[in-house]
Order: sequence, then structure tokens, then C-alpha cells
Amino acid sequence: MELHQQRRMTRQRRVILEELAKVTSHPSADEVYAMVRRRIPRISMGTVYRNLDVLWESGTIQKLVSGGSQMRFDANAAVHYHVRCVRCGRVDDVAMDPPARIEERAANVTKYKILGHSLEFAGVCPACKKREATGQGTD
Amino acid sequence: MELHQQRRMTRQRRVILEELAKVTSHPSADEVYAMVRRRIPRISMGTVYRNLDVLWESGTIQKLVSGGSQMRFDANAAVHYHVRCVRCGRVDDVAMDPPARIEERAANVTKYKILGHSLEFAGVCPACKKREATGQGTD
DNA sequence: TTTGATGCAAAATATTTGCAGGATA
DNA sequence: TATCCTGCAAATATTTTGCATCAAA
Repeated sequence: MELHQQRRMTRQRRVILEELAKVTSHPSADEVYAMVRRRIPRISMGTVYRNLDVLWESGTIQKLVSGGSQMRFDANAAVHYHVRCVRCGRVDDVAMDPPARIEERAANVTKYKILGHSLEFAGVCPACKKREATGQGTD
Repeated sequence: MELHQQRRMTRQRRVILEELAKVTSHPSADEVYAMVRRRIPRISMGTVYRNLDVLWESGTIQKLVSGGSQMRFDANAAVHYHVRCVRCGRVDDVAMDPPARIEERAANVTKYKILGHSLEFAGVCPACKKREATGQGTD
């Protein structure tokens, strides 16, 4: 039960948020680091991680666990779903409403207190579909 | 495009699968390692990781990306949903049917070819709920 | 001023891999 | 017997953290 302390809007924190808001992709921490470093060359990876965490804790950004290796971040904090390309790893938003009473249904079949949910589709993105149709086998 | 080679059922691979099938929890690689080591004390972590991967590639087990830190494994390869405790990281199954036409709905709002989906609920498990109710603040 | 935040580097985690010897089909 | 697999250890990859200094409020 950690108390939230007073947070300060430092240049680093602001720029990280600004850069994240610019893109519709869902960058990993090192990609955010690369973007931010163009504006603050001496920023450290530790600062990037610390700020992504602070922004996530305050509900300003989303932290996605997609694929398996790295975390990905999303400046769109509203609940929405994602689809990940099984070929290239690309992640996009899926603009659909949550299935009716889905958390209520889950609560009925577990002893957990349900707080939220995340839904990720797996699929093949347009670019990979096209590449495959053209006969350019990948993998 | 990797060709699957001929696989051998070694003692290590068999015991890993047997131990995984015994539990309904969703152990992480090091938990599997601990379980298997009771039967094969000299097994190495590398062998555990390699085998979990082989079993996953062949569709024998599921690999869950929950939380963010470690992978978790599930001997039940059938599609089903999970709930993860936000306090202790425990993962359990959620016995509910997929929302009606959910992949069809997703297909309508993206350009992806949808292949599947995974749904994970976040919540507080019975043990953590109880601990909190008893006033034993955690974290 | 106070004290949260930063940069740097080292540490902690989690997972992967090279290699020589061992076991399975 | 062929070659897949193992144990061990070193290497990667990712994320976290201690600390002295800096800066937001």
C-alpha cells in the first residue's frame, strides 16, 4: 500500500509524454528512449523507465504486455483493445466496445475481485498479408 | 521458416510435462524448474527453458504473457481465459465461454486477418483479499 | 528550502546460447 | 550410429536501483 507522493513535471517527464503521444505505434522502452534522446541527448534509460512507470501508475499511459520480451507503452489511457501481427510483431488498436458485462461474467466464475481486463487479438497485418499473397514467403 | 526436426522424448522433457500437468496453477519457468528438480536434481535451467519452448512450439502447452516479468506455462492447451492477481501475480483459469462473435467483430474494425485472441482479467485473488480484509496491509 | 527527480553505473532478473559429452530412436 | 539433447557456464536482454547532485514547487 504505497502512498503517492507529490509528483513534479520535469522536462524529462513532459518530453517522454509528448513523444509518446505523437505516435500511434506502441513503442517499447528503448524506442521511447531513442525518440526522447533526440530532444534530451543526455537523458538516461533509468529516467525513461522511472517515468514510464510513474505515468502508468497515474493512469496517464498504458503499459502493454504484448509478445513476451519487452513492455510496450501507449499514450492512449482509455480502455481499448489491441491486435498484434503474429508475423512482424506490429501492434495496432482495435476500435471495438467491450463485450457486454464481460467483467461481471468473469466475476461469476472465479473467487477473484475483478478489477479490469485486457484483450489482445492475434492476426496478420495488411503488410504481411500482402507480402504473403505476393508469394514472398517470410518468417 | 524453420523446419521442425525430429523430437525425442527424453526423461527431462517427459518429467517437465508431467509436473506441469499436475498443477492447475500457471508456474513460471523457475517454478517448473523447482518442481522438476525434486525428481531430476541435476537438471539445468537451460534444459527447462529449451523444453518449455519445444512443448510450446508443438502446441502441447500454452505460454502466457502475464504481468510483464516472467512467462508462465499451462499444460492445458485448449483455449481458455485467465485472471491474474495484481497483488501476488498468481494466475488462475476463468471458465467462461468466449463473447459471441468476438473475433468477427474485431475483423470488422481492422484490416488484419484475425487468427485468435487472448483475454486476461486482472483482479485480487481470494488469499490477497483476505489478507487485506484482515488489515494486514501489504505492499 | 524541501525533497522529488536525474544521470551514471552497477545490480538484479529473466532468458538464451556455445560447447563437449551423453542419451534416444 | 546419427543427431538430438543435456548440464554447465557464460552471454544477452531488459529492467531496477544506490547515490551524489540537480531542479521543481
